[in-house]
Amino acid sequence: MLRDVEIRQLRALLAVAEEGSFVRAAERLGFTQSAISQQIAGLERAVGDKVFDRPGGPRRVELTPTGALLLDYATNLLEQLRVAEDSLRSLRAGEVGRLVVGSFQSVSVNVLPEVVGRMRSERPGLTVRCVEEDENDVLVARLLADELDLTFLIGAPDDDAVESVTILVDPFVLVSPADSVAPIIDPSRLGGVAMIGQSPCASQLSIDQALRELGVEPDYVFRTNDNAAVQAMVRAGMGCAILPDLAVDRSDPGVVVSTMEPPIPPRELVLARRKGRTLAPAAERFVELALAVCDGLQLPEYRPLRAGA
Amino acid sequence: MLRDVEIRQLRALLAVAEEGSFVRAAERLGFTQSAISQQIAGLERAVGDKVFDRPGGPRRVELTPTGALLLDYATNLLEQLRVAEDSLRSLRAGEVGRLVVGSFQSVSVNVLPEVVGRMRSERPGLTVRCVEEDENDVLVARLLADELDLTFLIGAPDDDAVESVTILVDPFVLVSPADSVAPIIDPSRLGGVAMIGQSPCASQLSIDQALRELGVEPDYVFRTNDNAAVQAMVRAGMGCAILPDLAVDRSDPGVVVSTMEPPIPPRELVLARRKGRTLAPAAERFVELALAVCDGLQLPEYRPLRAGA
DNA sequence: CATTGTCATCAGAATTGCTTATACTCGGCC
DNA sequence: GGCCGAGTATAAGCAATTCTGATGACAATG
Repeated sequence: MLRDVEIRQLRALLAVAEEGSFVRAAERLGFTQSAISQQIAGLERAVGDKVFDRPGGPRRVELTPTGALLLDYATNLLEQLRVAEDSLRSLRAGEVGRLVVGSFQSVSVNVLPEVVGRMRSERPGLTVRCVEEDENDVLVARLLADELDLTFLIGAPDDDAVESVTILVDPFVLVSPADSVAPIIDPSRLGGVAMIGQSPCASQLSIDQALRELGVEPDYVFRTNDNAAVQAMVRAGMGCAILPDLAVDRSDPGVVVSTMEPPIPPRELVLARRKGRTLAPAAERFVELALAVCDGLQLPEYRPLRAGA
Repeated sequence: MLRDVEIRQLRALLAVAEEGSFVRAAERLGFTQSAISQQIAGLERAVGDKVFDRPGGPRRVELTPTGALLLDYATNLLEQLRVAEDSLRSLRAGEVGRLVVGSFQSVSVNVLPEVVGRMRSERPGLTVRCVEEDENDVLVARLLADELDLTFLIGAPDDDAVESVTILVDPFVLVSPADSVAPIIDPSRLGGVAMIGQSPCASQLSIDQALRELGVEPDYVFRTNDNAAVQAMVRAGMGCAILPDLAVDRSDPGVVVSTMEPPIPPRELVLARRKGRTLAPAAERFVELALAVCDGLQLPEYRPLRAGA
């Protein structure tokens, strides 16, 4: 039945119907008249009915009712193909396509807006959705569940179904009150100093571990997960804090920011994707832009940074 | 590019996407795994991009963004084909299809309603349009212009691009006032009798010619094209009329209807179609029904008719 | 580390689909 | 009325496609 109609035959149907002649249809499509004749014959075999009345002689061939009905669908169908082709082009140009990115607080504040902004100005038609989660593992899980195309993470994950590129190395810095006598630079001197910390999360744990390896048992007088709150506590003189550089508001005159010597192993911001999964061109472009944006962050602010404030 | 994708490949795309496996898709479609592999490869060649990520091992193959986009269109497209198949079935069952029928007054009154009524009760979804024209030639012209699928005509036309079947032989009868002394039966006795006639049209001309061949010069005291008006004139005693039997209202007690001996050559009602043009099944059915309805008309009302009233 | 389940690839056979050449059909014209 | 011109159908041959079946490569699993 109709299940073995070929697209070629529908194109022939259209051409013949419009030209009213097998010969002219053949010319239009770049075939022989014979080929068209066979294609239409094949179509009629598949359909089970004549699609053209062939009056013979120099008169136009005309659609039968069956042919007219079929042509209606064929036209639609061929148009769909053309539309599909356009969509494909758009997709390839990165103008279109799902793009859901996982993120977390510090990235959402410092990196994402710039990257998304550039994406949107490059490709006005594209929508980028961001999903924020505080737990690295949750982000990885959602990536693996195909809910995310890409996700920012802290540190490259173990999971070898995931591939990641390092976007940014975010060093830990020491944040002290602006009126403190002398900003501490050597973290091993933090023993006994009052500190503000985060609740036990990935970066907090790695800070604590690093301090202990230096022989320091940190003394947290307050904990919160909100970076701005941590900084406010420091400004109020309640103690010092060790924060990832990205999380610090350097425009705050109430605090002094200093790099540490020896440094605490910095956290790495990575952008992860499912291994072996093809990404839409728009997503690939997102990775490039993220790299570019972070390069921009590192140069003006990290390198020249020698002593605090 | 996309212009040489095959429907077969789209079916493979759909099956593989749903099954998540080339092997199972092959089973579903009744092919070898190898065939599916090649079909997808062909599709990817045509599209210019991978449509599936093949993770290897026992894991599902997954659509790439390109593949997902394509699948969207493919699903639509295949659905369209299914719908087209249904429409074809409907067409074949005569449930659907354009059906425009040409007609004229007496047929519109006496034959059409019954035929259309039966069509509509057999095929509730079908709409039949009727076009009324008084001139035979106009009907033929519109048939040839493809504005009509079928048309009733008076007499088989010369035009050999038209084919016709006789539906009904409609004899001319003489209509006289009910109070007339004795109904005339022999038309050759109509010389000098006051008559009501139609304006010169096909049947009027053939009546006049027949009368003249009988040596009678008809004396028309009034002419109108409205059959009811003719009959009213007769009822009023203004004269007699020769009318096609179909045009007479036999329930009128004010007139007497008589067959003529010798008869005036009767007009033939035919149903005409373009020669060599395939009709929709619904139209074919229309012809059958018209024949059946007219058979019904002839038996109970013509045969028993011997003398007027 | 072998086993299992998967997809890709290869080679050969069957089929399909094109072209060329020819037959057939119809209308128009002398 | 019998040709001719314009049109489609059909036949034969050949090239390309597309199957199948066998084999290879690869990843996960126990």
